[in-house]
Amino acid sequence: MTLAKQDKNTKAGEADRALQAPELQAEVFNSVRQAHLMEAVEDYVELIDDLIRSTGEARLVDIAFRLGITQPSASKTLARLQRDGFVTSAPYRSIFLTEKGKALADASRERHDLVYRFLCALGVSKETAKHDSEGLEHHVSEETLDVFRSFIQKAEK
Amino acid sequence: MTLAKQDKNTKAGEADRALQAPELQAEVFNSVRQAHLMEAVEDYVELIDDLIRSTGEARLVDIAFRLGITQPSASKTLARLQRDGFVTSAPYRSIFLTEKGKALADASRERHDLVYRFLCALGVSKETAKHDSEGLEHHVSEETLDVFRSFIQKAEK
DNA sequence: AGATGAATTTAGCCATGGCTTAGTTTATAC
DNA sequence: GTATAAACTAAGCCATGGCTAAATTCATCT
Repeated sequence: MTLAKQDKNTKAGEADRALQAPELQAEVFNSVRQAHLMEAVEDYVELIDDLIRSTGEARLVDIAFRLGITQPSASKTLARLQRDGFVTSAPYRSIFLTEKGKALADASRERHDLVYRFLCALGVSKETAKHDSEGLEHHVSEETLDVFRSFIQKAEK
Repeated sequence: MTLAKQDKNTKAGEADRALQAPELQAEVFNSVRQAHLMEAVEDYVELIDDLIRSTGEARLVDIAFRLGITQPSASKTLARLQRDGFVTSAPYRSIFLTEKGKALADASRERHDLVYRFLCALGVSKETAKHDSEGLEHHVSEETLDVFRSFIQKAEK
């Protein structure tokens, strides 16, 4: 009956997305905010991992440049990451991932790659897929990731 | 030759996503940060529009509850939205959208609905589609939205 | 070994967006 | 018409994540 009501209120061409129970909507927003708190962390550890893989080490100057921010800004955030156990580093030295940081980097990379390949498989240009996957990767649930995986497999056969 | 190089460096099953030119990567991150600045604004105007449509007016108490935050928090952000010309309201009265705010709300709603319908068409559950579309909507480029539209059309026939 | 330039840190600024606590206004109910 | 409850505002706190300017350390070159 809830469904029937929704269907009645849903105009043609409009999704039945809005105007759900206020509590549920609040939950969704809370969850999005939660995800948001992890975004910076994930971006940093993923980038650090990339830098170590490609150049052998992760220097502040490179991290900042690739993120498009100043070195002091990157430095401050890295101090937080260190505080929270994602990275280690001695003063004036390069940055290393902890076990925890490496695990998060691996998970992020996998998810990021998956979203990227999904967008490509869907027909989005590589350029745009790179751009959009960077913004999207933090907000895709496991269920949706599974659907993405299936789609990629189907597209590749 | 850039492409050939990329292909060579790309291991099987791994996307050629990482390790692009540092400047380009910085641009992507900057753009994501930019999008991020608009997220709250879009969420608010979209919600205000929904509330006006459904209940006839947008009260602070309802906005805060649906966002899952306290009234003072919502109030402060609404003051910013007013400062920036998206909403108007007299003290202790309900909130209205300006032309600018309404335009943004309409655009946001359209994009949000599109992302939601795309996820549904792809096979994601309505529940998850509602959740994920809330997080994703702010980070989907026009090109990708077009691809989403095409996919929905194909899926619906 | 000392000078120089690059990398890093430190200190302090700002906006956003949460929070609490306390006060004020509005609306309701009697 | 006044008491009470609900809604809203005000003030001030905190963390995040940007910034600049200035000090420090490191590395390199001669």
